[in-house]
Amino acid sequence: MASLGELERAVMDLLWAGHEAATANTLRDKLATTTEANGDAAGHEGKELAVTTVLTVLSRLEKKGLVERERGTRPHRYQAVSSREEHTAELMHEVLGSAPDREAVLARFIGSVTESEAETLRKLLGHI
Amino acid sequence: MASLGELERAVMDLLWAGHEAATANTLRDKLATTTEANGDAAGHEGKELAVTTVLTVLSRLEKKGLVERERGTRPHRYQAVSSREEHTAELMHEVLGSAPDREAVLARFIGSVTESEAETLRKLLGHI
DNA sequence: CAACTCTTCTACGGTCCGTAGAACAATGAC
DNA sequence: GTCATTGTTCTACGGACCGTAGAAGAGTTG
Repeated sequence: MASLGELERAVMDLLWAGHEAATANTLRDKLATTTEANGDAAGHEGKELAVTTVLTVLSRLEKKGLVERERGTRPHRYQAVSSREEHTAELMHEVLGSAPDREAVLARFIGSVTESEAETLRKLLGHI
Repeated sequence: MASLGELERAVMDLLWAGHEAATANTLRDKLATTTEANGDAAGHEGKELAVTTVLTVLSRLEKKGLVERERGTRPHRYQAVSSREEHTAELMHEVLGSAPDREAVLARFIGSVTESEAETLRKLLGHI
């Protein structure tokens, strides 16, 4: 359900990072600054976007059900509907469900999971 | 990497279903017939597509690395590069890797897996 | 060569995304 | 209450990707 564009993704990342609700302006500023931090090979960003651009993206994200906005406050405040982890896990389920033989997929999936992840999974599954 | 359109997906499904390599013509015929079988709510398909349409899609899938073609035989024969399960598992890894805290995602993921899937996972993880 | 089959090229309309101006609405200062 | 400021919605355009396919080119066979 709904794949994200590059900017949409960047906005979601910001909303997920700072758990608080944010205004379009705040987000625009962060989009302009963020980036150099995390070895951004692609380089891009750091660009001063128009606020309307951010607002458009936020509206689209709202329509996609990923973002919620408080219409009460005057500069509307936006926040992610679910955490990045929840969202990602949901996506994984969606992908898993796209194949008829889910268990076969899981077998392949587990085959290439790191050891520490395997350990995590064992604990979660209540294995000895 | 590379999400699929509706027709692209339908073609991959056919290639994954009949493990053999197929020609564009064969695929076009199957696309016209397939569908009523698996309670296709969306209903669509069953349409007689032009062969060139199928060829275009196959070329695109080839460019995306999902399909391989034998150029030797005259009606070229196409086949999926990897099985549906491998492909799907790869996609799952991709999604998982898109979040910084993979283990947190796994925790959410496991939280909503069916019991039989959980059992499968326990078995797969036990043998390590 | 001629007729036929197959493949490649080119293209168009639709949708999605990045991008933002123009117009409209609310808020604050006086 | 009017004006300036700040914020939001509408509309739009260009680029990419996808479904769709005709036109033209290339290989095959009689």
